[in-house]
Amino acid sequence: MSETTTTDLEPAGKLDRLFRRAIEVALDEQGDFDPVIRPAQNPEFGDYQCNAAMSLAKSRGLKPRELAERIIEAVEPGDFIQTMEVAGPGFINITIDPAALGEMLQEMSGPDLGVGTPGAGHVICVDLCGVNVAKQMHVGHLRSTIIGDAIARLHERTGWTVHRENHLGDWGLPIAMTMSSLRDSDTNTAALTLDDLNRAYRDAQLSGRSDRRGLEGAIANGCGPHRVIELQEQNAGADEVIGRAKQVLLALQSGDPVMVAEWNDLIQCTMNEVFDTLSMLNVRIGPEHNRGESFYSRRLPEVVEAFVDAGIGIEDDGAIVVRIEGQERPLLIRKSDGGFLYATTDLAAIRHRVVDLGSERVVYVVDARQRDHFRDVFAGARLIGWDRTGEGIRSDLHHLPFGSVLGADKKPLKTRSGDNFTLRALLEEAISRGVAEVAARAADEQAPTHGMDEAGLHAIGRAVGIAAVKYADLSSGVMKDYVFDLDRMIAFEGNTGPYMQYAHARICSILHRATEEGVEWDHAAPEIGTIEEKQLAIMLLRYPGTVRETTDQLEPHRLCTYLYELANAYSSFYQGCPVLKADRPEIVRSRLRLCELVKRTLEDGLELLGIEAPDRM
RNA sequence: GCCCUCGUAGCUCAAUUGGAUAGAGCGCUGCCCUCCGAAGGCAGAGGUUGGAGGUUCGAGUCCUCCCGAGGGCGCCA
Repeated sequence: MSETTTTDLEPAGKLDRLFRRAIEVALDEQGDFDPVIRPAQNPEFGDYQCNAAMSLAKSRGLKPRELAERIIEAVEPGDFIQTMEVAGPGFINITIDPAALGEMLQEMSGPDLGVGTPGAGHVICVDLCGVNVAKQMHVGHLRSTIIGDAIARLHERTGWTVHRENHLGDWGLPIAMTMSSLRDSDTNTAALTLDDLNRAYRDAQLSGRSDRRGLEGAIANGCGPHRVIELQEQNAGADEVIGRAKQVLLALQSGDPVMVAEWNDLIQCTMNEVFDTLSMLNVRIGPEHNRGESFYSRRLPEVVEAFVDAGIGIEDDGAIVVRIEGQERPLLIRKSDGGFLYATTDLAAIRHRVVDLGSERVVYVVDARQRDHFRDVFAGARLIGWDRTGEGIRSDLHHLPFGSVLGADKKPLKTRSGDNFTLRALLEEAISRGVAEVAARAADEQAPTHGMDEAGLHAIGRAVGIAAVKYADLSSGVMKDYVFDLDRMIAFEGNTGPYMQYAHARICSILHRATEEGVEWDHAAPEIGTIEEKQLAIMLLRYPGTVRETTDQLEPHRLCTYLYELANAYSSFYQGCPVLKADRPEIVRSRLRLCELVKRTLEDGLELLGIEAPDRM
């Protein structure tokens, strides 16, 4: 893995190569041994360490420290490694020559900051957002949208061809029920409003809800006749509503022009609102990424057929199921009434994404509760061979499960009245908080935003508010739940979006001032002298590897942690090393160059997370 | 009942995928701008990593069993 995640632009990559060869010499064995090069955890251990000697020595009956010595002797240090030293049970502590660091910084300062395009020629599909027609976006869509967008951006940055797929819930009985409800109320769908849609959806859900279990329970528990009759009536009503919805669905499926027109109106109305909300979030998702369940609906019969023909789909109780090894419950792909299920649609989608689009990686950014579902669907796809691209490459089918957004009470976030928060309401609040923070700071006469017009402050405030929400979401492990706490998210201290933006804006200030004073630093070579400069240089040089690792591992919070550490290293540097007021002009230029590299790295990293980096705030 | 995920400082989270003395932020204590927006910097207090075993040179991380929280379990999506 280290071979693909580091490059020769980084010390870790150079060391990896040097030590890989040295280990072969030291062991007098051919083989591809991972030298386990890591940044030193503690500055007193040097800059980097090689941790390979212990485990290699063990399996060969050697003494770890002796092997470590032999590895050191076999390394060709060149002018790059300054010192090597055995420590503890067999660690090799390595320090890097400062002049070499300056040269490496020069190398990584190109437009792509050394990241490169290891994904060139590879195709990935990211399933993200996943809105449902006739429903407004709520917090549940927040995570899928911003995590998915970040995953897509990371892959784009590393050269992959990326397909963003917004797998709309735009087909099936729930939509038909809403349509049926709109017909009942004689709503003109050509002039459909969001309120109409919300009401129709709610009515459909309420009137279509049956309580069979309650009825069975009532009878079993010997409840009085009144209760039983009441429940029977409710069920009969629900059956009637569902029956009519099924008629609507049938008409829609057979292409009835009126139904199709109304269905399109429904989608249009929903998506207007969705894209309006998404525009607040600064994500790259548009109508061109829509590919909903309806897209696959016509292919479902052939999906089932393919499984049956392959002998994998078997009849069971009138339904068609796929048995999965090690699972007691099979995967159901056709109901006994002939209808299809969401597993069927997902299988059709996998085939499209892998076989048709040629995706070597398919990432589903979907709620953790659907874990079992995806495990089974992936297993089904593998059984029938739809996990192989046309070129026969085995695709990495990957569910990226994420946890819930919780309220202060640690339960899923709700409004005071118990409804789901709409995403719009949430974002509007975040933006107004961001605007307030920015306006408060602009009151300071020292601030570059002092005296800025309202529109300008609002634009920055919006960026800050959205950054707070997105960074808070992306900066902790995706699998875990988190508490939505705007006060903490919007703080300018700690590992937050606004802090990262502020660090960036402050550097912009220095560069701006330098330009005003007529200082040129364009191609100045960074000279690494002080300890702070060295730490900062090493941190900067870790950027390409961090981006690649984050992309490989699908863990955006790693990039956040890195950016935070970079900002901290910059703080120490800024504290200890005067830039514009340095003693000699060469040092001024060198330090400005470091500032510029940090600024560009922060900007680039935030961009990969979908977060804007204003120059002033 | 079965399966999955999580459990780290008072609170919110990390821990480079098995490496050295488990690190940050908030809150708490004490210093530091006649200096590039004090965004901070330096020092300190705060931990039996839910518990008990096991694997090995080495475990927050891997294996087993408990405890606790959340979630999922064929004809809904």
